[in-house]
Amino acid sequence: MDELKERQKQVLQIIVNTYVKTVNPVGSRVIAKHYHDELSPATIRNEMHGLEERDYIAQPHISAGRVPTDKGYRYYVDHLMPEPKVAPHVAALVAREYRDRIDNLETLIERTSQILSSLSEQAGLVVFPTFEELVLKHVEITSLGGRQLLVVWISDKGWVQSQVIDLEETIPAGELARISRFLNQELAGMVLEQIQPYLAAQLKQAQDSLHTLCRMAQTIVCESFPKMKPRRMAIEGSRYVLDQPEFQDWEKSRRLFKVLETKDKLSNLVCGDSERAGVQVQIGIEHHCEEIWDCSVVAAQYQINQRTVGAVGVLGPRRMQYERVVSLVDYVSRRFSEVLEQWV
Amino acid sequence: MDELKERQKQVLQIIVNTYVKTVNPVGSRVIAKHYHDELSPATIRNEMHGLEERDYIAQPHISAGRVPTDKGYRYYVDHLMPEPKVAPHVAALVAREYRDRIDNLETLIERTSQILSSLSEQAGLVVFPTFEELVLKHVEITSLGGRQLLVVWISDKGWVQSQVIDLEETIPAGELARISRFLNQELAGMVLEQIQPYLAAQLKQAQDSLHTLCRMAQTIVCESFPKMKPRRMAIEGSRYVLDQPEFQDWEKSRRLFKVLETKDKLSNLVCGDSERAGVQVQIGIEHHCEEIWDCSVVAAQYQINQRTVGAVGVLGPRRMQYERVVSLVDYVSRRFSEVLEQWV
DNA sequence: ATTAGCACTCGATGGTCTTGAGCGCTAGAT
DNA sequence: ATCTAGCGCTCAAGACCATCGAGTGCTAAT
Repeated sequence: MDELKERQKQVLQIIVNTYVKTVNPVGSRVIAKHYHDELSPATIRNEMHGLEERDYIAQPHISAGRVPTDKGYRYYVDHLMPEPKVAPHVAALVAREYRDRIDNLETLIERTSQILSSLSEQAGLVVFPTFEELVLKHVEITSLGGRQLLVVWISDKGWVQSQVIDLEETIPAGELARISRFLNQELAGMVLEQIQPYLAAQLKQAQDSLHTLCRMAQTIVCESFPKMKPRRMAIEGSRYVLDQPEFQDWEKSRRLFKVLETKDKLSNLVCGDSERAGVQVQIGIEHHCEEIWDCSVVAAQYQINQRTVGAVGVLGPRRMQYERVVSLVDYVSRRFSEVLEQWV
Repeated sequence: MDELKERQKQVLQIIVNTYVKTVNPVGSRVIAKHYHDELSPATIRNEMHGLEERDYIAQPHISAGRVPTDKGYRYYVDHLMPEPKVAPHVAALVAREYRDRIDNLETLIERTSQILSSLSEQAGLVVFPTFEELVLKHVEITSLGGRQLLVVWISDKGWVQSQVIDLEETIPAGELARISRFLNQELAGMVLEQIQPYLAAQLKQAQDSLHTLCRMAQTIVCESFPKMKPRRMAIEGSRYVLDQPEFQDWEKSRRLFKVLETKDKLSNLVCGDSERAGVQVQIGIEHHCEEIWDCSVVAAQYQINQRTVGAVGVLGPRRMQYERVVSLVDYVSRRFSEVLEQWV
């Protein structure tokens, strides 16, 4: 039932391609031209009628051409679109952006978002990694003199988080060294998010000689442990979306920018089903964010050590070149994973 | 000559106030009402004529009311505006935002930008501090095993920058300790930006026993030294500007967002004359950025230890409540300086 | 199954008219 | 010398209307 006849598929494909290019509703005559006058507009109209009945296309108004619906785009992406393959020059451009070593995670992420944005000519999105899932490699404690300590947490993939803390009392250097040794023995190799519960449990059953040591260690860890922040994200190139003709409408652009600034909503959207791997395309209202029902989101998760820690994506008008964008997001998410992994 | 008569000043003030509130060109009748029928519209029209001749106000078209020009706003800000005083509830809101300790510079800056934006209902801008002017407190070098080192640079104000580096060869722990001691002895207390030239000079004249040590130290410093990044900035709340009626025009909003995304241009604009202290108001084309000739920028620099290291500001349509915005920017820049200073 | 032909719909474009806000000017009032 | 009432002028915005053209749906013929 949901199966389309061969020619209907062709017509739908032509409509999507043409509409994406021209922004104008596509009429029967234009489609007929694709058949080099082997078919008349009237025939095409019959096919279109079928497509419209089954909700793949719609008319903005009664005497206009046809425009793909969400369902139409979905069918296009699932069945009609050519296999997304990243263009060589795009790959080259991405590679070049990643070539020179970037020294800082924030910058790396911003850069990635810019790459996505400039190559797709849409808004680029990168959700910061949750480092809670990373494995602790080393914790370094240094006295800054007085009652100040510098504590540096180093995870397996070069993710470094440092924190200066104030203590109630000074700790002798010897004690500090012991604490440091103790912490590294106990905690190295653990997944970050398990550390605090584990240490709390340890402390409970330690009523013996290690007691004071444990308390101090606990204090230091509590004060300096990297906080689980609300999921940050980097958004670049939102201006590209504003350039699209459909956003000449003031109300639409206001709604869009409202969503872009409440990043929590957006990050859920980009992260999507954490189950499914690969690129996910959410067309129009499929993403359930009403304010931007006329936008699509193409996103993919990225990994460190096979663990999914975040996602990258592109947001643009529903009328987008899905093949190009999907291939780009796919490629960038892979390269970004690699860069993160080698990033020690 | 540039002196306005008392009543002209009043009229200008009424025009600015009314226009800022209503967005509509202000006619003589509306102004006359402010005088409770003690003056007729015709009289006001005469005064307006004078103001228009001297370019303080203008007519969008011949049968419309008057609108302040750049010069008009400038006169208002310099002479007519009440002394900017931060409203108590605004101060309270700002204080509350800064109350809980923020553990990370990026977040602190983002937060500050959000404060500026939400309380001014315009776009908030914060230029990241240049930490090159900060003083080195301590440099910490730790072996991560193998040929990897973790180097942490700590400045006087708790500004920490860490970097993992790869070496050509392993360095014995003893050597490393010597290098560490050497670097801290030599460099502690220096302004960051002088460190690299100084070390290079030292290396040149060291042909003695310290030679190898020096070379290694040099390598470590070069690889790990915090790079002078292009000036980053945090922009929050650009959507507020889009909400302003003057930005219903698609072209205008496109131009604005183009500027907002090329942050280098903007950061120059916000930093302004590095000479002058206090809040700076740049009205319309005064900031020499043509794309946003109809926007004003209100900015103030912030300090760490009396050293100017960055700037905060607000960007919005020229038609803005200058008094409110100036007082806000002033207040936030001071509080932000304080927070940064206490931030160890 | 296809197509030519025709009637129909409706947005877009552009012209005309009316309305109302607001101005400038001048002559007379204070 | 200053203010004001009154009048005529200008122009933007809105309402109304006619026209045009792209595109459709339907039907009858191929």
